[in-house]
Amino acid sequence: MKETIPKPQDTAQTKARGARIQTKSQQRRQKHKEDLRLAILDAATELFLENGYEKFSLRQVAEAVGYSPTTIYHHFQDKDELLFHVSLEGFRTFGEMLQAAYDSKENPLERLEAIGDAYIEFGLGYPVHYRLMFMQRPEMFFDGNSKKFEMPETFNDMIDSFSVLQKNVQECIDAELFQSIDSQLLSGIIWANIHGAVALCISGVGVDEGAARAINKHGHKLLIKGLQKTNPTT
Amino acid sequence: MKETIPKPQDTAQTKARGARIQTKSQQRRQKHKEDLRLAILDAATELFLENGYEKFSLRQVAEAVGYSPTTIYHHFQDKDELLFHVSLEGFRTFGEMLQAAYDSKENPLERLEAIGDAYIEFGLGYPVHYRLMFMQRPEMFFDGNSKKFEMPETFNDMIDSFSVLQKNVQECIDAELFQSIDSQLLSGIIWANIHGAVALCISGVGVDEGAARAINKHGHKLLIKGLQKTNPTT
DNA sequence: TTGACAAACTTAACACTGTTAAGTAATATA
DNA sequence: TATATTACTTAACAGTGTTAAGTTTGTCAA
Repeated sequence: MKETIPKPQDTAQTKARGARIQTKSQQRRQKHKEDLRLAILDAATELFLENGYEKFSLRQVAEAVGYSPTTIYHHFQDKDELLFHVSLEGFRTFGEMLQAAYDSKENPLERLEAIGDAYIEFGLGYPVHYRLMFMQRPEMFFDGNSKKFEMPETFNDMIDSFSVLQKNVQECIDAELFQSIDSQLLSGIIWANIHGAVALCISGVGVDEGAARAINKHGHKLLIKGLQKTNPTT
Repeated sequence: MKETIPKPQDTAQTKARGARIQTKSQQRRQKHKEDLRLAILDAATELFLENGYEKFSLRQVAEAVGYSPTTIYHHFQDKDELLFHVSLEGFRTFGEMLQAAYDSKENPLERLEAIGDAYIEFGLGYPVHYRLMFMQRPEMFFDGNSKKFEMPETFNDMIDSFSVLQKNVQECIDAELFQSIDSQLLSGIIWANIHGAVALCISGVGVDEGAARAINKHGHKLLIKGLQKTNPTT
């Protein structure tokens, strides 16, 4: 479990003599570097999911992959960046789930519900990720003013996926399905309802998964009903 | 700023000779202990509000009150208990605000809105406290299974105040103001809406205070509208 | 094959953290 | 004044993230 990635000297002892291929040597070096980076990410992910954010430790990650703590600093500039990339994969699936929900329905109203359901499913299915992003270290992901490390392109793609909710709300409004209301505001209201359900559940304040789903479902229903036009326009 | 509470030897050096009053000696001793406890709490509160949960340090508290770190362990069993009591005072005002909101109106529907507004005001006004309780260390306050230290009576009083929302929702339902809906579920929906608004704001994901208040206000309005009976009963 | 160079990796240390055990100083009681 | 108790400190332990300096290793050219 420890010696997943063989250290450089191990691979060299056997192959060093026949050093004919020059261009591929640095390729192999780089591949090893990438492999190690992935191994670090894997071990870190496992420890993160197992112990959560509070008990997540760089040194433990290092020990898990069988390297000294300082080695990690050659692949990630600090603990936060490692943690960021660990959670990145989780949020990629978040984005995919939202996008899939958007694509799953044609009707904007049904889509809105599907997106909400997908959101809930991610929150309840990946509570450690969700807690990190929205409860424990949100400034790591949002709050652009203090970004210590650069965001990879995949992250921005992800953020785009998050905006499917706003996009869909706008589409509902454009289709004149609702009474007159600001699009941004309505997005916020729906987001608050969904995030509230997830957050109250995964923070363990007494709302179980069933209740969270029910809050989402019926809260959504009530909101939609409240958005209905009372008297036909024009 | 450091020598707020004089240490025992300082008070004794002057008064020790005339040790006539026996019963008051331990009284004075106990008073000093309580004073120190309060001084610790004060310093801890200041540091907590200043640095937040992540950077809150026992040793810094000790230095601030001018005692060694171990002294704190004579007044609080560990860092968590100190933090708990630091936040307790904040949440006392939370409970009072909710109770005051409940008392401020006669009409259950107006009360519901008042409670929501009070909740928002606390969340936005005491973000460090709110974050600790609902986002960073909720298990310290809820999640009865793993209570390491005992809760003081004042805490239980506080928790009672939190239930004014549930109580008021029940009253609305009893007054047949809404369509048929489970009281627990509706409480959850309203709570999710309010908590969602607060949480999205104070976690810095892009919802400012004005938006949070708007989400609460209009979200509440939509929910109430959605709860209206469509056709008169009986 | 050998030597130089750069990359990879480790050791040692720093400055912190919470927490405990053991010992000292101060006070209250007899 | 002696004794017990309480208050408090010192020293240490086992951790943490992070940095500087040094060593090992792999690569490439002479």
